[in-house]
Parts: sequence; C-alpha cells; structure tokens
Amino acid sequence: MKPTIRDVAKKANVSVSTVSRVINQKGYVHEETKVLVNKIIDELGFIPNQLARSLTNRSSKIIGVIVPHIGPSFYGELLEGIESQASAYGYKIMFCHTQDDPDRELEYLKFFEQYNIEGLIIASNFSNRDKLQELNIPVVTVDHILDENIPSITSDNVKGGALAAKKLISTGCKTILVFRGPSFLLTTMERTIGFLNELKAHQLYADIFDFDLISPDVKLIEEVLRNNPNVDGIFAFSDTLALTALNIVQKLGKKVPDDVQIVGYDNTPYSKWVTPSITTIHQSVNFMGKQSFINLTRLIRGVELDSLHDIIDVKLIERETTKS
Amino acid sequence: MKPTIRDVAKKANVSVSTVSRVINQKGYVHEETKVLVNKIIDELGFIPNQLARSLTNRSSKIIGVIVPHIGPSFYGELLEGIESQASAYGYKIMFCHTQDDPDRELEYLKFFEQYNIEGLIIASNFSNRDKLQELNIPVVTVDHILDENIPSITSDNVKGGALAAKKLISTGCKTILVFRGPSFLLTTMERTIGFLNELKAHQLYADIFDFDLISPDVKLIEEVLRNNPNVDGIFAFSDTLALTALNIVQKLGKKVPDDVQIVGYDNTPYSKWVTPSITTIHQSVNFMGKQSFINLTRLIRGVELDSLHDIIDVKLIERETTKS
DNA sequence: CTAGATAATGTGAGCGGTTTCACATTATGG
DNA sequence: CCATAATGTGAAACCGCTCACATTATCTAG
Repeated sequence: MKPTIRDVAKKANVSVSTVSRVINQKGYVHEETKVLVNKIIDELGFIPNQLARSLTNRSSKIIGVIVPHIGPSFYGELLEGIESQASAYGYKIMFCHTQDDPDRELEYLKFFEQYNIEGLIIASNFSNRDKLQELNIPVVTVDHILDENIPSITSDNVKGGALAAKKLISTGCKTILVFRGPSFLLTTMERTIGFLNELKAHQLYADIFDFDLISPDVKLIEEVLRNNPNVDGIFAFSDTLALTALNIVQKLGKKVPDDVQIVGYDNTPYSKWVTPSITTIHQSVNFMGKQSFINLTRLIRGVELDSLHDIIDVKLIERETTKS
Repeated sequence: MKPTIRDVAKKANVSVSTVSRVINQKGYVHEETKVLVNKIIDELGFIPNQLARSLTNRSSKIIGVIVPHIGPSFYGELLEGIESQASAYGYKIMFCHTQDDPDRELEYLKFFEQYNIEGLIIASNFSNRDKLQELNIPVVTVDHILDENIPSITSDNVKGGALAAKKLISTGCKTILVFRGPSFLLTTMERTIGFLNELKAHQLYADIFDFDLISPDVKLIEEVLRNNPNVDGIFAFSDTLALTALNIVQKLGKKVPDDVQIVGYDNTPYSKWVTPSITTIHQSVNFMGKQSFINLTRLIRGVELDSLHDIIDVKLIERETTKS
C-alpha cells in the first residue's frame, strides 16, 4: 500500500498538518522538524496524492487539450510544444482528438469537467461555444479564433498568404490557382484574403478550389489541372496538398518550377526532402503550443494578457518549386 | 457552483447513498425513485466528480502514455489509436514525451503516480525498468519489448526486414546497403536480422550503417553513397531516411529504381506522394495503439491475456522506388 | 517578571463521492 | 401465520489531503 500523509505524520511523530505544511512550504515549520519530515518522506517514498489535493484545492494541475487529429505533423508539433511547457510548470495534460465531430467534443468536455481541469486549449474548429461558457474555466484557442473574447494564438495567415503571392508574382506567374482548405476554417479565409489582396494590387486574379488538406481528392486535383492548362502558379494550403499537386503537375508533363511554380504551407519535415523540394510557408507551431500554454496559465492565475489575440509571425522558405 | 451529489439528494428528497446507487447502478433502488433521481440529475446537469470517486475507488480512469516524441507520424498515429480506444472505454489518457531522456521518464512516472493512474503504455525505449516495478500497476509496451514479463505489442519487424530483402533480391539487387536506426532499438535489431537472414539464404550480404531515423545526417549519407558507387539496393528503416537517401542518390546522378532500388519503412502519408513514390513496409500503427489499450484494460481488470507478446503483421507496399 | 507578539504544532471540519451497516418494509414458503 | 429472505433506504465512516482556527512554546520588551 502506498504511504499516506498520515503514515508520514505518525512515523515523524508530528501531526498531519505539519507534514502538509512541509510539503506545501506554507506556514511555520521548525527547521529541524522540516528536515525530519523530509527524511521520513524520503524513506517512505511518500508521494502526495494529487487527486486528494485537487479535491480540496480545486486545482487539479491538469489542463485539457482538444485537437481535431494527432497524426498530421502540425498537431504533433503543437502537442509537443504544449506538453513540454506544461510539464515544466508541473502541469499534466489530458488530450483528445475530436475528428471534427461536435458530439465527441461535447463528450470530452464532460470528461474534462469530471477531472476539474484548470484550463483548456482548443486547437480544433470548435462548435459548442455555449457549452464552453458553462464550463467556466479559462480557455485559449490555437490556430483558430472562436470568439472575440476568447484569447487566441494564431499564426499570421494573412501574411502567409501575402508572402506566397509576392513570391509567385515576383517570379512572373500570371495564371494562378489557389488550392485551399475547407472554407469554414478561419485559416483558410485569412490566407485567401492575404493572397488575393496581394494579387489584386498587381491586377492579378486567381481561381480558388477547396480541398481536404490532409488527404486531398487526387482525381479532383487532376481534373482542375486539366481544365487549367495555362496555370503557371499554385498556392496550396498544406504541403501535403502541394506535394500531391506537384505530383500531378509533373504527370501531366509540366516542369516544376519552369512551367508551374508551387508554394505549399506548413514546412513539414519532408517538404525539404522531396524532389523538387517544396517552397513553403513556415509556421512556428511548437512555439504556438508553448505560447498557448503560457497564456493559459496566466489566465488561470488571473493575470492580464499582454494581448488577447497573439499573432505569430510566419516566413517563406524558398526551395525548388519556385524560381529564384 | 457545480452541483454535487448532495444537491441532487436534497432536491430529490432522498439520501446521498441512494443517489450514489442510482449513478453506479449498484444495490437496490426502487424504480420510481431511480427515475426521479435521474430526472433531477438531468435538471441540475450534475456530473459526478471523478476526482472524488477516484479517491475512494482507487480507480482514476486515467492511463499514462509515454512516447519519445509526438511529431513523427508513427507516434501521432499510435496516440490516435490509443486515445480513440481509451475514450470509448471511458478512460482518459495523460501523456508525455520523454525525448529519450531517462530523467524525464522518472519525473513523469512520479507525475503519473500522483494521479493514481491505472495503467501505463510505454512506447519509448524505457530505461528505468526497476522504477516501473515499484509503481505496481499494469504496464504494456508498444513497439518495444522491455522485459519478458511485461506484455508488449510490436509489429513483426523480422518479417518487415525479410519482406524488404525478398523484394530487393527478387528484383536483382546484388550490392545492398542497410540504412538502419540506432542499434540500441529492438526494432532496429529485429529488422536487421530479418533482412540479413533472407540475404544470407541467397548468398548475399549487406553493409550496415546506423542513422537517426527522424533527422538523419545528410552528409554522412552522401559520404556512404559515394564510398559505395556500386550500390543497387538500399533498405532504409524509415521513410524519412529513404526519402533523404533517394534524394542524394538522384543528386549523385543515379536513376531510381533503374540503378538503385530503395525500400523504406512506415508507409508515411507522404511516401505515396513523392516522386518516385516510395516502396515501403507498412505497419498498422493505429491498430497497435488500439490493441495496446485493450490489453492494458485486460490487465487492469485482471483478465489473462491471450498472448503476452502480440506481434502485428506488416506488409510490403510496392511503389516506384523498386522494380516490379 | 509578565504581557503580548511570534513561532510551531495540533484539531477537526470539509472537499465530493462510495460503501458498510443497520433498519424498515415487503415477499415467499413451510 | 410466523420465520426467513429479498428489497429499499439512510446515517455515518472513510478516501487522502488542505485549511481555518485553537493551542502551546518561545521570545522580546517594558
């Protein structure tokens, strides 16, 4: 049986509260007894039961994290960022992946509630906004903005779009296609705006097509490309999509970047290794994860945030799918 | 304030214990009162506090998961598998990534202990075997075998190696290189054995080089390839490694698969989309995750496992980096 | 030398549940 | 018809810990 605080108290010949004080470094404790108690704690291998603590404290040292998927490297990196920061602060994270299913979201919220989580980081396109209110705990969203009043960390998608546009324009593209994600995503819309604005400034225009960013419909891409034989520039909203497009473009007998230039998004690890390597927009995902946790702990402690909506800079990584 | 069981009891005009019986469907409770209590529970939106329950039950409904990283799609998929299964069983998972640091492992074990986790899934190459014993909870390892007595789920790495060898042999490779992972990994050794055995059966031999599977040393690969100008077959232990090698091989002016054939490992999403697409060994990672959770819950319930060490089948996915 | 401040420790009531036990009521059967 | 079993309910102890408050020991100053 695991030793409890009482076991420690008994063996040290002090009261439970004294042991508690030692553990929590609160209140007065004589130096000698402190040493003694710590020695006994060590001997017994006593580890305070966090569940019991949480019960009295209402502070579980647990935060919840909701992501739509885990597989794609974006979310993997995000989780890594959050987790490493969390563990440094003594927090544990409970996470779930919703697969964009609102029902699962709800279910998970209940789960979290049961464990008195102290805060919630949401990286999915969350649908149950009102339920969130009921929970009455600090919430931070990442990669999305759910509500004006809910703090968020997003990357500068408008700039991302603009950077891609500038690159394609400066290298002479005239007939440009945008292979973007589903239009209900904020990221999709922002990148689109950034991109189109930049084009417009140069009297250019682009046709837009919506795809699944994770496993795009190959046939559809091919069809689009066949229908647009004059295309000389593509802005794809994920490297996966860029890679798939790249593949098909080549299959249709065009040279990249000579005939068609492509800019992807995410700077996934493999984008560097494929041939030709993919020019892409880099987001500091790990940093976004860390930052979201930091902001969340601020909210938990009741500290004002510097800015409600943090926007993380992005940059263009030039590689071989664009001309120089 | 969240409603407690006492609030429910008061409003329903019954005792707390009755409410508890209703919730847990234990012991006798009159049908009518059951209906009434359930109605009130619903009205109040009462959700039993899992922390409090855990305290009496010693069953936290939490399991711990330890992975070395999260980013690589292998672990992402694994986590997805575990998590989806866990949530279906009403379990939550707490996870951490150790980055192969034994100290972090220890730290996390303490964390987990504080939360009375019911079981542990380890997918990292765990170093603190003895500490594990002390924890005294069910443990399952995935992708590794830590100990004869600790149940494991691994994929059939020997077969994976053999499949790769068969493929390369059957398509005429004579001068073969193995680009494997670090030799301290079980997976590395098993694949090596499977591969070499198959070669030996055909009086063939391969030179072996150890690399980091996630971010391999590019210069080193290039050096190896320059030193082995006659190579006509490469077995790489990850798709990342395969892709990197592919890249360099082409840079050195060789054709894939005409001059050099390459077999990768993992069947990562992008392996299908690169040009040429990568022939690779597919592991059912998601399934491994699910299975590991299922086995773990068996152990938690004290049910005997069908087999202590489950081995999941692998298969060869033929693509364009090998001849047909 | 004693009052009052300060340091050190103990007591006991929760936190929100579960569970044992005792008791009351109703059903079964010889 | 009364003994015995099955059913339904509540009171209270307990899970392991924290915290407000009470108590005692020590110190300092007048």
